[in-house]
Amino acid sequence: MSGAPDDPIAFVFINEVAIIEHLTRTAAERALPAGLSLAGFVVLNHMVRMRHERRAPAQIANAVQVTKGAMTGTLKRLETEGWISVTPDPDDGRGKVVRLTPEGRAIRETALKVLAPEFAPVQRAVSDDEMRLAIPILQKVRAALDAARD
Amino acid sequence: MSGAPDDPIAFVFINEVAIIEHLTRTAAERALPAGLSLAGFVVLNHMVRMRHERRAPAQIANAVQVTKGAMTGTLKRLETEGWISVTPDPDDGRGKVVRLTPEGRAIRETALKVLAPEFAPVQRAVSDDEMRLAIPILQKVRAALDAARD
DNA sequence: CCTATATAGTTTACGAATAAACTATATAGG
DNA sequence: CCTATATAGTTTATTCGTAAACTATATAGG
Repeated sequence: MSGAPDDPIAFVFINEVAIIEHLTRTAAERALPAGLSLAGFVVLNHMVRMRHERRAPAQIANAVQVTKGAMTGTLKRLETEGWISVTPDPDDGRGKVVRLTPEGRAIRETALKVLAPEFAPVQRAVSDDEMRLAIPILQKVRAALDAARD
Repeated sequence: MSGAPDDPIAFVFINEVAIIEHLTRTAAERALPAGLSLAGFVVLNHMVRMRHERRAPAQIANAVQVTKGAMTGTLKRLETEGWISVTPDPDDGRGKVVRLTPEGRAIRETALKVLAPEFAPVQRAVSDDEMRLAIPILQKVRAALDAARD
């Protein structure tokens, strides 16, 4: 997977995206605090950034684009570490309510700090202008793929 | 994971990349012929594009950036389907030699055909000029991350 | 009201990835 | 030549993802 000259340009584009994703994911996973996976961090980060005091597992799964089954496992591990609480939804017998614990909020802060240096090479490699050039293109591609998903 | 205004620009960039990778990977996996995973396709495609008549598992693992252990499993499944042959290396008692079968070459062609429509939304979403603008930026990011990997 | 259907969450089976331990063979240096 | 080290490939344990079947609860329509 890397750059035969006869490849369609969209393929080259996707290929670069896949490689960058792979490199950043493995770098992030290596940097994160013990017990916190990238999957777990994404959940904690989602709760904080969206300022959700409490949120149902299905809503979180939908927001971070994983299946309900994957979310069951991720939440179980976060709960084991004491970073979230999961309680029955008093208003819906089927539902559950996910809440961050203070420890969860703290580990998310720690994670942000250790993640920042991992992204530093990206910031050094390209200027903010280049970033601002690339991001809208990436967003258009993402939107198109999302729409094509039916 | 999507766009709080206070995120550092590099984070927004990486986030878009991760989402695009996720969407394209799941779309590709759904489209591929039965029995052929994306991991398997990447191996077949690598052999054809690099015009490798035969190649050692370790070399393939290195080229497509997975561990030797992962490659063991992927090659086993490709061999089961009859798409590659794996024989001992006559020149190195430790080594093995991977070769594409005619069926392997054929299924790779089929895979290319079914994959093309999956990339069509990307080509419709952004112009070739935009692609040519974005790709060098992506390549710079990839190179920087690669270098930072030590 | 009761039944159809939809939704929430869990479980199971599977594929793919990693890291680390292991076996076996090559190779380079004293 | 022999030993120490490096390399090739496999295996094991763990994690994370999917899809699909399953249980339980809500809800909408006749």
